[in-house]
Amino acid sequence: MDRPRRPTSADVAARAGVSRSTVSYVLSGSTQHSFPQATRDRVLLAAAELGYTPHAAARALRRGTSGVVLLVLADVPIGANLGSMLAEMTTAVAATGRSLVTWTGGVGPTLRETLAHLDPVVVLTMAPLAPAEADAVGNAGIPLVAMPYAGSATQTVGPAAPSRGELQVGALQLQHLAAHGHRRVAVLTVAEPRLALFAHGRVEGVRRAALDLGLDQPPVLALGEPDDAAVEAVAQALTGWVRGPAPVTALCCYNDLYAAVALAAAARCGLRVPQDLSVAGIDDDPLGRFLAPPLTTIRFDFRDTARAVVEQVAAVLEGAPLPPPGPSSQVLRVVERASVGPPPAR
Amino acid sequence: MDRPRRPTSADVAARAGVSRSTVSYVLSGSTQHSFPQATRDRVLLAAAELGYTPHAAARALRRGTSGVVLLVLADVPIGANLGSMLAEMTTAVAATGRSLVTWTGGVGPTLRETLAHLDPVVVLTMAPLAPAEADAVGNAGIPLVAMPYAGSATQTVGPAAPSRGELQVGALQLQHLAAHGHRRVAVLTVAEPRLALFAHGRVEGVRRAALDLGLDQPPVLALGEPDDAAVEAVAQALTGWVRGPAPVTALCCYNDLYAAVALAAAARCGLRVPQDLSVAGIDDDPLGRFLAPPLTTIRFDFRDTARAVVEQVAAVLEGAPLPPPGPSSQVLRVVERASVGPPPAR
DNA sequence: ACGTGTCAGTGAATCGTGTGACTACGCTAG
DNA sequence: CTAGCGTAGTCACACGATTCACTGACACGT
Repeated sequence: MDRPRRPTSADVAARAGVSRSTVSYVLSGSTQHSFPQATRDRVLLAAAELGYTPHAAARALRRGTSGVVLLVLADVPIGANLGSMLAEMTTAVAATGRSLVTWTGGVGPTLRETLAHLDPVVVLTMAPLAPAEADAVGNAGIPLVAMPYAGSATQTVGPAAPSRGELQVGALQLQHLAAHGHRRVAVLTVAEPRLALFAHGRVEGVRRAALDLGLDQPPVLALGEPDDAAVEAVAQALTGWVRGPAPVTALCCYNDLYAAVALAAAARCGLRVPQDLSVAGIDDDPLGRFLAPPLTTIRFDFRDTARAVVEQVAAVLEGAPLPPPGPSSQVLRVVERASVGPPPAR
Repeated sequence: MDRPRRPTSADVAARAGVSRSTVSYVLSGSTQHSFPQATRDRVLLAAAELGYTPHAAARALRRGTSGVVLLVLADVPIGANLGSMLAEMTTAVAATGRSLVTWTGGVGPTLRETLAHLDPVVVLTMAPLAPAEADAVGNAGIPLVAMPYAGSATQTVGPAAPSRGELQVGALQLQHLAAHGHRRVAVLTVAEPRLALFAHGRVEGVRRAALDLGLDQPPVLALGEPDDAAVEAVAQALTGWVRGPAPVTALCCYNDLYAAVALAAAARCGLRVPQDLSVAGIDDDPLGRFLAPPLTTIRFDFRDTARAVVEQVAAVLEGAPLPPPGPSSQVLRVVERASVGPPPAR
């Protein structure tokens, strides 16, 4: 059951009555050589008739570059805004004559295999890579570029090195609440191991910002699956937190989903949002604005980043050695809605 | 500014004091040749010391296959469940010694370019491809496999050929409402051109199911951006629909986001959900269960599909000619929550 | 007639790997 | 002595596109 062999440039040459060199020159539109229109037409016609497509591997071998840009994504859901950044980056990369594809690594399969298959000219990464994976990229002689959000392309030490973006988003969340007058907040985070790195970074960002502002270190509650049991758990924690002499007046949530859990829990406790309790999310999930009350959140404005990243990629390929991770602050933006207000007067 | 050249098998050979062939045989673990342990060790050591990685393009050229599986995604946000399917498929494909990468096409860049860069062994597609793109795949001699959801791999005619999955999901939505006793429903869809194919399929699914069940054809409202204006528009339409002798008692929404818009609009009109109006979404957005009331929705259970698709890919590569699109019905599941109930008694 | 220049096009090397065909050698059985 | 065999390893080609260096042929000016 053999597929009919795909046509090669030799087939085109034979059909057009010219040499392979001529085919190559004509099809690549080289300005080095000029061919009379008649010859050019013969070649183009033959190529079209045969449905000739140059063999990618052969071309890559000869040229020395594959033209593939590989974006490594963490094994996490891709939200709407990340999705549109992806589309934007794809077009931007395409404009440089290269192709962007993404690999959703996860834990099981090794990045090494994929590198061997693709031979990308550069690897982009959204989150810091594990040392073994970063080594794989380095050994293959492939430049590794971190998205501004990631901060650094590889984990420096252990699993506990959060990316810059995570730290900043946590800090921004707390700063926004502090600006509204909150002095005592709590953190709602997630326990799932897959998300540990993200979660830890965000919590750590809140902690450090609290430290900087001279606030108490916030109590932290880690949740499992976001289900009814989680709502119950949060409700229970809330009743404890809002009692006592120094009650918690605001909640930093891991993302908008967990903020929704918090809203449900607050409703169950009879706490009004934001009068009794302010709630801040992260991610600007499109659904957030239709919650009751509409959710104040922090948005990653990835789209602005896309162009910058692509430029960085181009620069690296020109030979620029190590571009410093660009400023990522402008990427984050507080989206103010009704779920955050001033703390209750005492 | 030239990067240090990456080591080739010739470098390894020189370092180990053997020929290139020996290096190749040893590293590929061929059983054709047997080499004494000492030689084998020398080669392996040299390769390790140099950090040798075989050149992907050269290998692909020689082998005649790149080992890359390309998944073409539509330019739409990737939800949580689609994301986990992606991870699952990646591992499953990796287990067959190939690599799965995804390309988020969108409108601008051509798939053709990417095919030329990657030379995939097979192209998977989530939604039917435009004829031009399908041709590009076919001309390159690459088998094209449709995910069960897509139904067929290429649009048959015009932009108006919805995929099977879309039709089914719309039908399922209406059937569920009909099972609850609703006789007159309305449809809330989306006007964005990017989503036109999806939107049209879902609406069409609802329409045909209504026809089959002998119900009236539902009125349709197409919304722009899901914002406050959209809420207003829906509220206005609702007041019209629920008046009169045969009032609308349920809403089929394009997805959970638009269902949330509907909930907000219903609240504004003073309509209670589900007592006065039932609302059904699509996608099982994780946030849906935390809306008030929790949203009844339809879930694409992609994870069950992953293995099946990968098996299909393997089959195609073995030479099986054209696998019929598998049954996709089990992929869809109604998730019953509180936003759908019986219609109000008249 | 000669040097120079341009046009139209070709030959052959090159990229790095994988592998079937082959050699060189030592040993043993007949 | 030699045919036969197993071991240890090498040679050289193939994969397909690209591109440098080159050849004829012709035109032009002196």
